[in-house]
Amino acid sequence: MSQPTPQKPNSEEGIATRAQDYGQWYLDVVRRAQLAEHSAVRGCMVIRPHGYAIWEKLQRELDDRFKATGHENAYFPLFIPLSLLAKEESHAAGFAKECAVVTHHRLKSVNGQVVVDPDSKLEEPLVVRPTSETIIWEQFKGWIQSYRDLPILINQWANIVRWEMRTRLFLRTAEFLWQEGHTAHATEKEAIEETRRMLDVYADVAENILAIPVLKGSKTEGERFAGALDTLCIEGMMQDGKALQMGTSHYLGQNFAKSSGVQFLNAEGKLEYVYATSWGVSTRLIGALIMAHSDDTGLVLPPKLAPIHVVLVPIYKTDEEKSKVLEEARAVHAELKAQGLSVKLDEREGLSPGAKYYEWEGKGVPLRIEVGPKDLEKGSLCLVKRFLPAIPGETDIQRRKRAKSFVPRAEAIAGIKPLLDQMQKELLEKARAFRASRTRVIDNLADFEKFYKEEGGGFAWVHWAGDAKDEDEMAKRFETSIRCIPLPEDIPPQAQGAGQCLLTGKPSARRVVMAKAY
RNA sequence: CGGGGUAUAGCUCAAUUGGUAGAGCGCUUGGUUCGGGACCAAGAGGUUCUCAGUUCAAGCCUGAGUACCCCGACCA
Repeated sequence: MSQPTPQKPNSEEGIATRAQDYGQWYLDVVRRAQLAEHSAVRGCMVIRPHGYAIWEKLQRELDDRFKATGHENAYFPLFIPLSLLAKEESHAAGFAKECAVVTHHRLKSVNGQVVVDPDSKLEEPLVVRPTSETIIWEQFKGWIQSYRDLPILINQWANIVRWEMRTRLFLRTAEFLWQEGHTAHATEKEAIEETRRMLDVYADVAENILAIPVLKGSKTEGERFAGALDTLCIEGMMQDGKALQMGTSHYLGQNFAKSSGVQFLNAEGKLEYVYATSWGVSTRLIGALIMAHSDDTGLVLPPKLAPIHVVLVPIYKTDEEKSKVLEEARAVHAELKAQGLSVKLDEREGLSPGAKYYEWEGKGVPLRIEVGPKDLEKGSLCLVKRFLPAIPGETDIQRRKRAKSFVPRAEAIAGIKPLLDQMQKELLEKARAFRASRTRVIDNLADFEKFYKEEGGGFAWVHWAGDAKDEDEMAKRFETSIRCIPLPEDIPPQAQGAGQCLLTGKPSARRVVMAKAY
């Protein structure tokens, strides 16, 4: 099994000072942390065990919340008959350019070559699901007759295929893992509430688990999900100031009920079409995690998503020291495990402690405990935090020194859990502070241009009354797009009130958030 | 699908005018090390993307194909 050679990071320069290398930096982190790699299959990604362990923790957090809001998991087919996908016209048109299509079902051997058997052509092509609305609504038809059958609250964990031209590990791959919720309701009000409820679930996970603050809002018509009446989204800011869409929740109205013919008898005995929602997040969240928090040493993980909370590195010279140090390290290991923490004792021979430090830091382990002769003498443990809030002008070596502390043994062991909780909060605060530093309320194009061309850019709160063409013009001139029309609760005081459209000067009732985006 | 580029060891890349296939890192073994990426020695590892052509001779030149990367179009 081939392993890429880890490269030493160029740690003298910060990430912010080399935004143009951001893509390379991102790939380095993914590689150093051994999260994922490109596969031999075009556009597809292999998620390695460490990356998958993080995904599993994230899955668990999401799934618990889905269950708590009354949803149940189910599974639907990978293949969607072409005619079925085509039923909802705008939906089909939206995904038309990125579908993988199965046309045959058999191979045969010709002169020692395995080829597709032309005789096995399918009567109707099967589309590998780019999303599952159509096939799920086809099934809902049989489940729904009366208002008593509603609501139906279903979630599916699955892989889907969107044949993207350009791919990037976690952020955009031809095949990806996600969860898609699909719900059916008797009333518009209920469905709209559900759309909001799940957006709030996503925002909760983003902020409290991933430690990434997000903006909640609506997409403009052009960015809306194909087939939806309203698309709500959460948008996070990455360390290069670009926005990343981290989750979406769609109000689908009666579109899919109508195209699939799903009607129910309401309490008054009248036949009515069902109201629908769908919502999803994907392994892209792992990409968000990397881009929001990591540094030049590698991955930085919020403790709640860390597959390993604490790594123990023993330090010794002689055989005698070795046996004593290992004995102590194993004792500490056992005590921490008894607290329910996930702990790794790195007993590997032939690697210097420094090499081990780099390896585990690269993988994002939040805390390291070094156990050496000095600690045995003093009855202490050396506690090292993976992440510290930055002090401007501080060098790498100074920061490392600050991250280390020799703590009395009992105090250290009792303090791990509170420390992890504190680090989780610090990480969110750091991300919040960063976002605030890269957010502006802007009222004219000159300031807007300056923000993106000179100040690094970020989120711009601007008045907007333009149409799709005007949005295109902004994209051409500044590479920015409207990330969302924020929900009223997310609008800061200084961005409230009416004004004039940034581009057209037309009257505008509210501001939107513009940014460069992934 | 349009424009540009690349393809050589596990990884990053050299190879003079067409003339014996190389380095660093990683890997294996042995020894000395070990509180921030240790050192020494030995070793394993190659269909130079594929196919065809030119030539005494091709990693290098020509043609076709394939894959990947960058810029567009598309995008959770």
